[in-house]
Amino acid sequence: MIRLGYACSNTQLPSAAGTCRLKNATEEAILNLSRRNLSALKQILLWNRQNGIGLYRISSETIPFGSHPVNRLPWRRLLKPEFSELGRLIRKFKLRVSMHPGQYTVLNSIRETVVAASIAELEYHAELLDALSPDAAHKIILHLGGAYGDKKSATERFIRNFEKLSPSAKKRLVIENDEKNYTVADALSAAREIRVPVVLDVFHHRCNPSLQKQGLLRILELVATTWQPQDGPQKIHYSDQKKGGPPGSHSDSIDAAGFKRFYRCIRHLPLDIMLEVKDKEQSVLKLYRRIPTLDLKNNQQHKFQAFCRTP
DNA sequence: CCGCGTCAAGTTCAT
DNA sequence: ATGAACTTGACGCGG
Repeated sequence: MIRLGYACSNTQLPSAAGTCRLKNATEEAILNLSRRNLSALKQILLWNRQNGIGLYRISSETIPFGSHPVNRLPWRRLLKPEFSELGRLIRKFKLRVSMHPGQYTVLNSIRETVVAASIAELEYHAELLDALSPDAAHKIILHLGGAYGDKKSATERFIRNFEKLSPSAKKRLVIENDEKNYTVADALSAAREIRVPVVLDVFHHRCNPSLQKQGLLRILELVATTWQPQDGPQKIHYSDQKKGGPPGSHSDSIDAAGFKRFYRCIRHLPLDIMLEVKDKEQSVLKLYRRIPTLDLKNNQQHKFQAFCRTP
């Protein structure tokens, strides 16, 4: 059973990532923006449900300056009704959500201030997901970080700093291979040490390959061993190279023919596939048209519900 | 009112 | 040394 999802925004609906400039970041502005973002998030999740989309990445900007000292709001308490309603929605419709901190979250930095800010950012992500659901299948996906010319000691630093995270952040953390520094093999060896799952980014893997004796299916199997029952179904990321763009940049839309070839190889697996493209939900709908069995509206929901843990 | 330069934050790589 | 690119738009100032 395959499910598709998209990241952070819907091209047809109001943004759920409204923010403001630091100099305007009063508590009132932050609270208003947070309310607006949670309301927009609700509309997106409802839209997803109506359109048979069970997977979605929540924007890191949902609570503006979520981990920044300027934000001293007890936002989780103030917005408890909103979070409860969203949580009910997610449970009722068996939706799966995730988050993906941006490039400034570098848990293995050589600078202590950067590590501290990264831990704060990860704790913010964990707290937001906790406010929605205690289910550990709602993940925080992170890259290993910088290489600093010495991946071995950089990875050791990542592992040391991971140990400083709260239980909630730890149970949600997943590491992803990247297009420059850390291959799938690198991510797997780090993940085995700290017992977290790995998200295989198929496109990054093509840019920055490893385990070249193994086919993609065998690599998916290897990565699958890092996912435990409480982690939910294995997740992967899928995107295409932007034509004429710099290597590693994401295309505007998913190439349906290419995806169809990929799908034929993996359709027997229980995978949640996050598409990373500019046109967001449009690519999901396009693939639903090309591959109707993917459309959850055409599917018996209980099939994939069996793979979802109920909290 | 609109367009486009800028935005909290880090790291890497090209020029 | 400087700046673009990567997750990504959206803010909001200046004309």
